Parts: sequence; structure tokens; C-alpha cells
Amino acid sequence: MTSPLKTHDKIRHAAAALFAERGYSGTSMSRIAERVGIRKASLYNYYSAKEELLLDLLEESLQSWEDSCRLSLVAGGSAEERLSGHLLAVIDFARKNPQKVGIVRLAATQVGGKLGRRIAALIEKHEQHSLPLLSRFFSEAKANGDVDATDEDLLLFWSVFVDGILINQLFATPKAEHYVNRLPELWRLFWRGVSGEEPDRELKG
Amino acid sequence: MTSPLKTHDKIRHAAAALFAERGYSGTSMSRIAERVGIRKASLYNYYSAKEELLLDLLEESLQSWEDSCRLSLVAGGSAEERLSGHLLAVIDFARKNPQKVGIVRLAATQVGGKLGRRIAALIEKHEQHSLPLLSRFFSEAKANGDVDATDEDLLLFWSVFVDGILINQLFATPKAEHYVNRLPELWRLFWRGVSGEEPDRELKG
DNA sequence: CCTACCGATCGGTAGG
DNA sequence: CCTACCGATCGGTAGG
Repeated sequence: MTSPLKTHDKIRHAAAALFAERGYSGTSMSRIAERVGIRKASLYNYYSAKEELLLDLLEESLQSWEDSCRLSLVAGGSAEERLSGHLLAVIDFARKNPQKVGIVRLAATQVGGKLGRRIAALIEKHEQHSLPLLSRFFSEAKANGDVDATDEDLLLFWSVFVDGILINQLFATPKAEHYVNRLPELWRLFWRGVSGEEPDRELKG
Repeated sequence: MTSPLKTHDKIRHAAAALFAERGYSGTSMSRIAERVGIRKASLYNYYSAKEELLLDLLEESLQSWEDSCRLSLVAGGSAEERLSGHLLAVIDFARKNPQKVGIVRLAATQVGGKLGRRIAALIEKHEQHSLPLLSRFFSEAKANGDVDATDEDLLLFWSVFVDGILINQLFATPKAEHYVNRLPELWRLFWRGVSGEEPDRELKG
């Protein structure tokens, strides 16, 4: 019973796909319009400029990513269970929404100019929601003796670990499944690093 | 006694800086020429097309990266010393050559079309030099009991770790120094993950 | 949502 | 290494 997409949503989908594939400058408004099946000028009924279209997509990508991953971290269970659950949520989101991750990656690399500054501000705004949550998680885990390092180092190691997985999943596209299949092993090495001990149970995806 | 740069080198420097900042499509041949101080048409005495310019820069970046990091892995010392030395070499190269790393990142994201295929082929060619070296390192380390995981998992965990650090260093540019200062702590967590034991000595950059 | 159009700029070539 | 130029396309607007 899926109703046909409204034009505005078709624009979002077409633009997300093209931006993620070809980059911001590499994607023209005409090509987006062509994929939607309308004329370029009609796009300007929905967005006043190409820049606004990208920022709308970025905002939505960041928001839905945050929404998909926040809960897992504050759910019940041991620190190990909660953090591994969070990892699975992040990876799962990236697998199911490669274009949204692509938009975030694209935006993050667009550092120059006014557009770059607006993007940086948007990303920072969202980090102010997600980082404190992680920070609190690690301090509690440390207080409980579940992990063995300062909160700051744990947060850093976590960022490195997650970003590294995402990058490898995103770039080595033909081998992306390979990485996902190896998550339990990667998790074992990661958890041994942060806790100094073997994980209690194997990660299951 | 640094002699003035020849035009060809000026072109390479200007193009690398602009590509790294603005991306491939976001950088025009006129702008490159402008920064060099010549006319756009003159660029075509050095490169037959914009595409060739990017590929030349990419080849050179990959080659000099490889040259800077290969030795550290096959030097003398314990497995821990060699791998941590290799990590320092990689990070140090990235710090000193942000534009070269930027070119590689840019190129890796350019997946579509004929250009994307040529880039992928170039990157794959270079991986055929570097990956076997790492692979052999991990198998020997495992045979010696220095690490505790399969070679394949170690290689994967290593890639994730290094790429994660590079990404965080590249993107969170204002805080890049912060990451570099935390390398010893990150290394400790990483090494505990791969070996199951505390490192013998602190990493020194 | 369209046709018709704007000035600017794109990558690249001719010819010297 | 230059001037002069090419056709194509860019983001965006006017007006309906």
C-alpha cells in the first residue's frame, strides 16, 4: 500500500543518491531534476538554492542517525552489552542507509567557504547531543570498573574504532559484507583493549 | 639555497591544495592556473586533461606515502616496537603531508564513471604492495606468540584503527593536535586488544 | 509545475 | 607560455 512519492520526497531521494555518488559540485540541479522527472526550474519551488537542498538532506541524515542509535546506549544490561548493542545499531544504520552516511561524509569533507561553515555548525549542533551521552556512558562504566582507562581516552578510542569501521565499510564497497561478518572478532579485540579482559559473550549481529 | 619552483611543480602544488580543499569537481582549471600565475590554456602543455592531473597527483601521493612507511615495519625490534613505529610513521606522514592524504581521500570517494575506475585501479595496485607486507608481519607475530588473534582479524583491526585515527585527524581539524597528543593512550588500548597484554613500554612520538 | 532566458564559467582547442 | 575562441553547462530568475 505504498502511495506514490510526493515530488518533494522524490527530490530528496534523487538528490541524496546523486550527492552521495558524485559529490556536491559534481551534481547539477538539472541532473537532479532529470531523475525526478521535472524541469530544473521547478526545483526552486522547494529550495531557494542548491546549498539549501544539501543542508536539508544533511540535517535529516544526522537526525535519523541519532534517532536510530541513541536508544541502544541507554538500554538495560551490562556496559559490555550496551556498548556492543550501540555498535550494532550504528553499523546497521550505515548498512541500511548508505546514502545518508554518504551525505554526512560528503558534507564533512566540504570544509571551505560559507557552505562549509554552515555544515560545520550543523554537525557540531548534533554532536552536542550525542557526545555527552557517550561521555556519561564511559564515566559510569569506569566508575563500575567495567573498563580500564580514562573516560577521555575511551571516548577517543571509541570514535577511532567506529569511524574506522564505517570508513572501511563505505570505501571498500565490494568487501563491505566481509567487514560486517567480522564484527564479532573486531568487537572482541576492541573490548579486550578497553577492559583488559575477554568479553563475556560473543557479539551477535 | 632553495631554487624557485619550476612551473610543473607549481602546478602540482597548487592543484593538490585546491583539490584537497574543494574537491575534484569543485576545482576549476582556471583557478589552478590563477594560483600558479599562468593562463589556463598553458596547463595543457603539462597535462592533456584535468583527469590526468588528478591521477598524477594521486600516484605521487600513494608512492610517497608508501615510501615513508614501508621501512618502519621491516626494521629491527620486537613486534610491538615495529608496529608502533609503523603507526608513528603513518601518522607523521599524514601530519606533514595533509594535502597528499587529502588527495587520497578525495580520490577514494570518487567512485563513479571512468575516472572512478582508473582511481580504483591505481589504489588497488598500491595495496598490492602494502597489504602483503602487513599480512606477513601479523602472521610472523602470531607465530611468535606476540599477538592473540588470527592474521586476518589483526589486519582488519589494524586497518580500522589506522583509518579511524586518520579520519579523526583529517576531519576534526581544529582538534587534530589533540589526537596526536593522545597517541600513546590509544596505542596502549590497541595493543592490549591485539595481544591481550599491557604494552611493554609507552609509545613515544 | 512550465518555457524561456540570464550572465558566468566550465574543460578544452587552434594557432602561434 | 600567450590570446582568442569553442560548445556545453552551470546555478538561478522572470513570468505565467
